[in-house]
Amino acid sequence: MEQLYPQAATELQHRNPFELLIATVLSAQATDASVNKATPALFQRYPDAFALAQATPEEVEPYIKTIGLYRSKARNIVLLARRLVEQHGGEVPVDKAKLRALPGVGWKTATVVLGAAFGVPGIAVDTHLTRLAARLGLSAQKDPEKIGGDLERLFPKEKWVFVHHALILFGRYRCTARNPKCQDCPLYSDCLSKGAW
DNA sequence: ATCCCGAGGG
DNA sequence: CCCTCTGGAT
Repeated sequence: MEQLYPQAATELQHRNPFELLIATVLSAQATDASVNKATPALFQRYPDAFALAQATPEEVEPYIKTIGLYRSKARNIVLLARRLVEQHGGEVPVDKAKLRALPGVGWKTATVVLGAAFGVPGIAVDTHLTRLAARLGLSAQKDPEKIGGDLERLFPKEKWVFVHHALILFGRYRCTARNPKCQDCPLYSDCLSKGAW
């Protein structure tokens, strides 16, 4: 039987909100696996926001060399830590708007962190979900926040995490950007594109 | 060789 | 809206 989804989605493996936040920001343009690999040394050297806030981006760079975008990311996470110290007592705020206001934290990252660090359910919209929403006509706009809200309204809160994972995998491996596997697609009748990508 | 899990800036 | 950043996946 054909394997529907190649490798099981890896996950960020971190312990506290600070680590989760930093790891999530870092994972924007890298795989979870490479983030998990680079991160232990980083957090041993900079265990909390206070430690990281005192570092310079140049000092941090070596720790995340293997992660994409390391130059801007090194700067980003240092600025992020400084804002955490200055505005939130070194803690990660449990508030989507406050998270969203942090440098390097967009809507998707804020939603993921809230879920992973504090168990707050939410549907984090990435490019896969954006594409899926467009093809299924679930959301007229491309704004991730709008799409996330539409999706969340469509399903009961207890299902959000499941729905999120299912749709992400479906979008990534089946309803792909190019050459989507439309054969036997269970959503074909609801699709606005119908193979006309 | 080409594409891209996202954020910020133009 | 479009672009860039950049290592890694395909």
